[in-house]
Amino acid sequence: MELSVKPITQPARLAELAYNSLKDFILSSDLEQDQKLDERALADQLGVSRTPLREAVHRLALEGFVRVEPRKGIFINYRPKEEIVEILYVRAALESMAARLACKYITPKNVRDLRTSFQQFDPDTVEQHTADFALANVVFHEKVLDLSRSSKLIEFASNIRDQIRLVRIFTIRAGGRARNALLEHLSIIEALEQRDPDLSARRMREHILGLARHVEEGARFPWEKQE
Amino acid sequence: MELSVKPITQPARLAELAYNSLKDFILSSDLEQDQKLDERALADQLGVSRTPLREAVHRLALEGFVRVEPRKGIFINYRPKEEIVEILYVRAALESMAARLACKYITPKNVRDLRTSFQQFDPDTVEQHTADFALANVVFHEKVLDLSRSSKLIEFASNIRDQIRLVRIFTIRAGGRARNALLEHLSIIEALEQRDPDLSARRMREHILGLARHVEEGARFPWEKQE
DNA sequence: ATAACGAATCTGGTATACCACATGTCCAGA
DNA sequence: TCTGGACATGTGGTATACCAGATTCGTTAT
Repeated sequence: MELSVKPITQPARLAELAYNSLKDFILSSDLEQDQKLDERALADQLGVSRTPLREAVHRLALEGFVRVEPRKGIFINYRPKEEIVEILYVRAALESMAARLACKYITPKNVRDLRTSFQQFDPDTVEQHTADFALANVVFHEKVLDLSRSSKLIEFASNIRDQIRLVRIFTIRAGGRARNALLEHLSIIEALEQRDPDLSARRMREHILGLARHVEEGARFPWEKQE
Repeated sequence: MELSVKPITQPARLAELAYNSLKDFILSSDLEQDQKLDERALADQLGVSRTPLREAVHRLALEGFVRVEPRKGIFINYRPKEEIVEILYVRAALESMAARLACKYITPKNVRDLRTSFQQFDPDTVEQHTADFALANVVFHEKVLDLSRSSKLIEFASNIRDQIRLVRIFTIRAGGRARNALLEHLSIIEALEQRDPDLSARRMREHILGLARHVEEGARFPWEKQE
């Protein structure tokens, strides 16, 4: 028999670790818009030199989490409402394509899986379990993406999802949205079950655009100035 | 009157310049898959030190143009056919959403503009002018994206477009594709003129998915091994 | 008291030296 | 001739020193 040798996992680079730490830090802390960071201070705190830290920061800058202004500073870049809406448009585009593709591959077992995630919720009481529901939400969208079997689609979508991670929590909580979201999810699952690409895509698109509309019209985010 | 003061162009960073140079280099040269690059040599050629060059390289790595293997080297990362097809799926998703949004804003003048770009072409003779047509092609897709007025959509789409810049040339050239593309473009313009979001989106999607199918089935790329 | 100047300082950008690991080469021993 | 291993070399990763623009704040001249 052949020996199954370990695939060898190459040692992580400090830049990679710094990137993850920084990202977690930015997403978990509720800092103010335009909070200023400092290369040297961050490098010290993380115990690395500026070089790997800079790589991490620039990556975060490309992804839009921070803004680097030469000789000024590094600033956390929370997104104004308008940008969040635009990001949701992109999500709508990607995920409705995912739903369309998913119809080609989805199996009855997949459908059952999707349904079970939501069995514990009821439209009339879901508003009281927003935390659990928000999680089920994320999982649902991820599952649909996986069913598309398109790694590029998955890659782009998850990239975008991070960028508005904070948003999800607040939008779900906002009045009435959870009930609608639950019903919409169930109707998307139905469309997938029927393997109807156009219908699935449309429902997914409308679901996310509905969220966008919700954000546009009413949602308040903690990092925006209260009026 | 007010003086039109210079917008102040902040001095370009070497890293930025290096990024552009490198990207052009990679896209313009028909190098072999897995061609090896070298940080120090590149830095010398560009006349900068390794630091800004590394930033450029890592950015290219994030975008998938190159692959960095620690202590091995930097490798040009041409994409296998399957990946190109997947990228086209993402493009289809983004641009069909753009077409949908464009319907909200498009004016008769916009429609005329779009049409003029293609006036010089005829379905029966377009195969003889593939170079010009390819350019008109790019411009068309860009214009539709602009009409969507969604900067995020534009940003993501142009990001993706670069990644398959080479593909366009070869796919257009491949037999029969130009004629179809021209007809499809014209029908997309019609749908936009009618301001029909669903129809516009569908035609744009089918147009790009058709290209994907074309790539999947027949197209050969110079960097793939001939069989 | 106020405004203008300038030095000290802060900050990201850049250059460079050094490190550790991977690979290639060459020689010694079987 | 073939095998191993030591050493030289190549490579990206990291740390650090220095640069120049931007900012801050105190001093000075009016």
